[in-house]
Amino acid sequence: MSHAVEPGSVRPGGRTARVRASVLRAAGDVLAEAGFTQLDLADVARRADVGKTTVYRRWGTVTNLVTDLLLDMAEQSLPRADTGTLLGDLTANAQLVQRTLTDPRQAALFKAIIAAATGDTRTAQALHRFYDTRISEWAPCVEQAIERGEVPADTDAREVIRAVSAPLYYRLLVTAEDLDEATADRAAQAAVVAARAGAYRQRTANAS
Amino acid sequence: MSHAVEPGSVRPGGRTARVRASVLRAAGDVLAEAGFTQLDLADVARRADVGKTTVYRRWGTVTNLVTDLLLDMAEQSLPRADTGTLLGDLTANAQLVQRTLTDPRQAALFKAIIAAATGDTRTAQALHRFYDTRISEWAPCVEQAIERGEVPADTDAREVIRAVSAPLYYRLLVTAEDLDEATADRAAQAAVVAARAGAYRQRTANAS
DNA sequence: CCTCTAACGGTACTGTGGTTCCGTTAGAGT
DNA sequence: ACTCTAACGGAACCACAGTACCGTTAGAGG
Repeated sequence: MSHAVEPGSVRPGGRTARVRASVLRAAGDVLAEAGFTQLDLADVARRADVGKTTVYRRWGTVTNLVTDLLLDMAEQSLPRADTGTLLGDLTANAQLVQRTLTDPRQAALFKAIIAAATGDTRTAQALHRFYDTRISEWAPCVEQAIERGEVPADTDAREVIRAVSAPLYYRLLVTAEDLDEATADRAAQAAVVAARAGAYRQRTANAS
Repeated sequence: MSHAVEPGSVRPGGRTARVRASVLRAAGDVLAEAGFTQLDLADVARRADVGKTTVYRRWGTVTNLVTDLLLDMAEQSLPRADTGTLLGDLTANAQLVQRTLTDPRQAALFKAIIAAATGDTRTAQALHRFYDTRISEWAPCVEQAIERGEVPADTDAREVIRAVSAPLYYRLLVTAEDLDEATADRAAQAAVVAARAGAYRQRTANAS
């Protein structure tokens, strides 16, 4: 097991960082233009003006590259809203997600990652962690709503946030129906109504 | 343009049908065991006791094979429920979907198809048609609920059905959270509550 | 400024996914 | 039953994604 260390981890500055940035940018380009299946490491290397060997050494597989792309994106997180009402906050969240999934570049990336996660455990973990932190960032909206008495006290905050995203991702991946602002608003509205009615109460408290 | 005809379409009976069945079964096996990325046509041919050439001639790519698998599955459609209440019907639907996505074989197939559809237009079309018919089968539940006065008259029936599935698929593909009966019940419950509150009214009538 | 080596990158190589060729098998029509 | 050919299947073949090798470049530390 002479697995040594990952290339790029010992000297992460200077040239190494430039190469990484250049490769990730090129990979994003290919993804947006041609999609996941067309992503070929040699091609990425060419576009990034980087040696093919380097790309294979540092990423090795398409899946790893896509995962790294996700981690890179995870760093720029957008702050949650605080509009004073649950509907306002969730609408802001829904629209943020909607805009993300409508942007060609980001949509392609998310599709690629989700497709890759389907068949690779490590990618799946990265994906779950990504959404875990995103959901944690927005959950306080629901907690505030609980304090304001808008929804039952035992509401599962994270589940409400997921309920907002679910229909949007469903459209992106499964249905390919229009994904516009109205859809986002509707998703937020439905989540609020359901939450008020107690549909997202903690399971443990829900033993009939 | 000597595209002739698709092999298997002129003489669809007898041996041809046997080969198709055998290959699809083998493909399903691989999918369930090892996932989409491991699906290699030569391997499928070996397992199906069929010539590698045959598989390449008739399907050509992994994507085509997976699409064919979906079409094959689309033929056995399950009838919708009719329990007398919207909640009852949607719960039945949610549990049906939940059971499907929990079954290892079917879950793997759906993941594979959705992943493939991500990067291939033809597969995407097949996928959309599949869900289109499924949704059409269940939409009457909502229409009956409209007649009973359970939900507003201008409720978008198909959107309600989609709302039931969305959180389940979201879990399957994005979140990997538990996907049990309680989740299904909750999805149905949330959809009903939101529908009653008018969250799924037709857009055209919703111009503020 | 000099050294040391992590990381890069060109070239040559290899294994395998996919194709081509052509002979064989077995349904469908008469 | 006999014929005709769609469809199958083995084997040789090929292109190219992925690997191995090794010399070169450029950050980091003294």
